[in-house]
Amino acid sequence: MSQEIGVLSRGAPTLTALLRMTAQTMVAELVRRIHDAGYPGISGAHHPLFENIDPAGTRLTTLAARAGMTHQSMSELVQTLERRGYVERIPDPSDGRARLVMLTPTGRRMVRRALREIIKLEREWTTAVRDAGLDGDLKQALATVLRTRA
Amino acid sequence: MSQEIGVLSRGAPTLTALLRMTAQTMVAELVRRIHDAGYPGISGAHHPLFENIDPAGTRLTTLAARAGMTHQSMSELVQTLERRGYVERIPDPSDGRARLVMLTPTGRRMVRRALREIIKLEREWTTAVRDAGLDGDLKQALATVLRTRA
DNA sequence: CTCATGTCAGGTTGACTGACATTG
DNA sequence: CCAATGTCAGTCGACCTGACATGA
Repeated sequence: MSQEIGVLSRGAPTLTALLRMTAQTMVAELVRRIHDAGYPGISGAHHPLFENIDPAGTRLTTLAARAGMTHQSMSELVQTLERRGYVERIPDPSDGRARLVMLTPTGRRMVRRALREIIKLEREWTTAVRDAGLDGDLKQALATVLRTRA
Repeated sequence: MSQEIGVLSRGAPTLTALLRMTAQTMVAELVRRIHDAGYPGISGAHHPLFENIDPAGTRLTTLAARAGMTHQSMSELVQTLERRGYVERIPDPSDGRARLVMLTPTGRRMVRRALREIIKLEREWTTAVRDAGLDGDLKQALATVLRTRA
């Protein structure tokens, strides 16, 4: 129990830490709810795929480009989710090189459920943040700031 | 250019994604500024150490406990920063088993500089967020919400 | 003897780069 | 021949768990 605890921000987390922790807590809660709804083996890292896949199926390279990652990384993601039954890969009829990544029926149900939970979670947290003394549209404000600064 | 792009949130990033991206962008900017100030080899992952080290030196296990990580992980962090000249380990005079992790003079200068930059960055971003239509203390609000929900 | 401190070895996750076969 | 699509192999960063030597 020394007087001087820490050189930086002991007892007063930085803004970046708070932002990170908030996102982390929300994602953990979402993952928990999806799991409890009967969809195991889904983690936050899988979000980029579900966020970017089209109902009619999407090529690996397109998915990777949209998610801002390499196609090799996206490939690994697809493999994992294929093994777990959420997506499947079918040959692209219009291009012999390509295959289309598609949601399975289970995958589609899971995504629908996830969407509902995301909406609920965002509503809960937005309310909580407002109750904590923040007025305005948090989501919209962050989006605006990021657009101008990133 | 299909009509249906993505199943989830195409064109409307989720709140968690926005929070994560904001934190990421801020940290990247901080790391860039520290690097430009003449302190190479510092990344966001090193923050937990600088955030928790005492001016008089701190034991590995204490650092790990404060940062909420294993002492093995913290040990690796310390090793890296020792190699780069920001911290050093000296035997604890009061305990033969322990060694005190201390900032080197360079480390101290770097931390001081980082602190100034963090304050500047937070001011910049807080202003930007307010200009984007958010009223109130973002940092304080997030801290409050996290305390009640985490 | 037990507990605290720290090291060593190895594993996991989620990304990355490079080299390459196949097809358009 | 050149570009696009994907796979295979290897690397890396930042964590983790387990086993252990040493000193309080």
